[in-house]
Amino acid sequence: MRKKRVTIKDIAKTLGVSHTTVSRALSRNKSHMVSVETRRQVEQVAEEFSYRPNLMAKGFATGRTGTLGLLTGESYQELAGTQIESFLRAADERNYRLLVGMSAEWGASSPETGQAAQMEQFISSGIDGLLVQTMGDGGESERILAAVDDRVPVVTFNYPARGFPGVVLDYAAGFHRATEHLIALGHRRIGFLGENWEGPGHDAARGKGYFKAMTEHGLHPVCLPVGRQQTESGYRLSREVRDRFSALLCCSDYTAIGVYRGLGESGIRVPDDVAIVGNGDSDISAFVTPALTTQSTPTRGIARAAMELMVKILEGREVACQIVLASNLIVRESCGSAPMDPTAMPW
Amino acid sequence: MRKKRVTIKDIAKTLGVSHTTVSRALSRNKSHMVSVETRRQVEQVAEEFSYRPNLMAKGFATGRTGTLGLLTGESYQELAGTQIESFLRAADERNYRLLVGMSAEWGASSPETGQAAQMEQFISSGIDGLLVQTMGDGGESERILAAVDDRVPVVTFNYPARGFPGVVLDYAAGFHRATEHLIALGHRRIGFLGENWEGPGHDAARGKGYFKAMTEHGLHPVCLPVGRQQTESGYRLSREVRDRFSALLCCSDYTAIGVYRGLGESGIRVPDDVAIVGNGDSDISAFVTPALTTQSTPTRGIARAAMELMVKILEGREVACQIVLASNLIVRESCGSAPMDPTAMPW
DNA sequence: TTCGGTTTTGCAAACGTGTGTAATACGCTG
DNA sequence: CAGCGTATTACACACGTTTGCAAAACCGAA
Repeated sequence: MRKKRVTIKDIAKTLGVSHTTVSRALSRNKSHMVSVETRRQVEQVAEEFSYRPNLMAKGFATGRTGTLGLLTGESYQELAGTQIESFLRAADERNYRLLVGMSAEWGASSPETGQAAQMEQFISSGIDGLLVQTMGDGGESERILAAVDDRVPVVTFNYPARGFPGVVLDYAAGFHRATEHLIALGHRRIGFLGENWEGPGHDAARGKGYFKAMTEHGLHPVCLPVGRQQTESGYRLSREVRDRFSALLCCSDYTAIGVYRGLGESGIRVPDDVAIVGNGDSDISAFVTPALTTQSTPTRGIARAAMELMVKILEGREVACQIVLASNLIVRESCGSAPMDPTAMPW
Repeated sequence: MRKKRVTIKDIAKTLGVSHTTVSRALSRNKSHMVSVETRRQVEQVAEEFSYRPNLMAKGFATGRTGTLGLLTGESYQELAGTQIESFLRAADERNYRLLVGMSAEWGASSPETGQAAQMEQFISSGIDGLLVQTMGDGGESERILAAVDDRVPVVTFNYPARGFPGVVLDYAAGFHRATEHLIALGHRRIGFLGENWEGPGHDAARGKGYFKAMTEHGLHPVCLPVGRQQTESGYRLSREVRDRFSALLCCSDYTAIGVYRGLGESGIRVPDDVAIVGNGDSDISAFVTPALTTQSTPTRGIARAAMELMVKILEGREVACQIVLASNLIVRESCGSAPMDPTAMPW
């Protein structure tokens, strides 16, 4: 048997005033004043009854719910987890609640349908704004536009989406720099391990940076396509290619872990025979052997920036902008250069 | 400029019927019939106007929102991520939405306050039920009870919480078995690396299983306390203890990764000099070198079971029960026994 | 035609809160 | 004491949907 909730009417009744007065006393409304004495009494009774406002009703009346929708992509290893965590933190700091969804294959039917359905549901349940993780494939802007239909402000993060404000990560620049780092170390046969090569897709921006650096130096770019199971893919691919490359650039630290194992089983040593670069700067990257050179993804920075942008937009202080965050190269042991060797830096 | 939403009144107006009829036509209400023709027309117009029900208003009228609150603990590595993902999947399958929160240090002030505040907020925003990850410390039941105050059904997961239905994992049994596995392999000096030793706390149940197995065999249990940064803690601790132990039992695979590194730097080999057991069966555990013997945590199983339990309770088909899930020992290379060696099995 | 019964529809209230407008009370000035 | 301005409070409606109750429409039978 559930308890009946305490409403402002209950408070009003015990005090012999109208519920309007209670509402104003509690919300500290500017335009209408409430006498100090009344407010004191209201607050006392509210405390006594342990009154909790019905946020649904409040949202219903004001059109603002204090809830944002967060739509992330499918989880690759721990990425989605820390990403979600970062958003939860950022939302908490600003006193917003987060309705979270993952748009992926399991949804209603196709990915697009699933994602669209999620957005519909979120909007229907009265979110104030929608945070969408973009994956960089072509039609996202249109899909978002079709689903949201301007009913709620949208902020994207990860990849740019035409027509929407967002926080984007310059993956291409990061991989360009990482590739140049390897080239500066003398590597010529450098392979790229990523999910998607060229065209729109998940690791495409990374691939483009790699591609650019390679062709700029007259080198031949090669992509080894990684599947969903990143670690296992890295393992499998590295066993196939063995020593065809002198360096491998991985789109994920977890892929690199698999590569370590695969090469090790073939008797190929890292970094002596093959140099490895990862991506993501996960907590373990510094502690694997050899310690992994990787690129940091400012997960928390993305979340904070996206939340801040969203809040600005909700408050009308910003209309549209793209915030570009950079990733940093963290040089450790897996490339063979002494971490502090300045000649190995790409500039 | 945001669009005005389409409501059932708009549909009613264009059709010249009352909004009541529209509501009934769309909700396929049993007790009140709507003529086939009327329904057809309503559905057509609804489609035409691309009508979307206002779930807030619906919830407001019915008292059911179709939204559940999920309160997880702080993220340790990827655990929270995959856990949240599993819940999102399970919720999606049952057409529920998930309001997600992480109860942790950063909250309002103390952890308890933060968690309580989250629960309050969730309940205020009209969730149908609350899924709470328990950490196994003593006062949780009371804290949950105080915050929720019987206003909404609760299902806990992870550790048992007195008075609440839930899905619990038998960590103690898992670590008991893992310890016996090591003992069967001939180890006597076995150390335990976990966050909290004895008393209530995060890894306490695991520690208890270890403790029991050790004392049953007349061996001396030793705990090495791990901090928040699991990998780094494992690294640090393993450098301190060096070869004082012949086997180390880690509460997390990520701790084990750190241990690998720390021992390696001291020239201590795994598994030849020291055997390692991890926990969690993370995706990388099979691909580190040597491949890590670990214990699987049925993350998806927990989520599915908890969701199912919650739905049953909401539908009145279940009152209270605790579902106990077991963890499995996955033997790989890091203990030195040939994985398929039957003599190393604890039974 | 009238009646009883069934099917279909509409009215009005309810959920809890916010807010514009009107009313009341209060205090001050002349 | 009248008049006025201001501080405080109340009334009533809005938000979008569901639902109990009553009314209307329809059908077949007497």
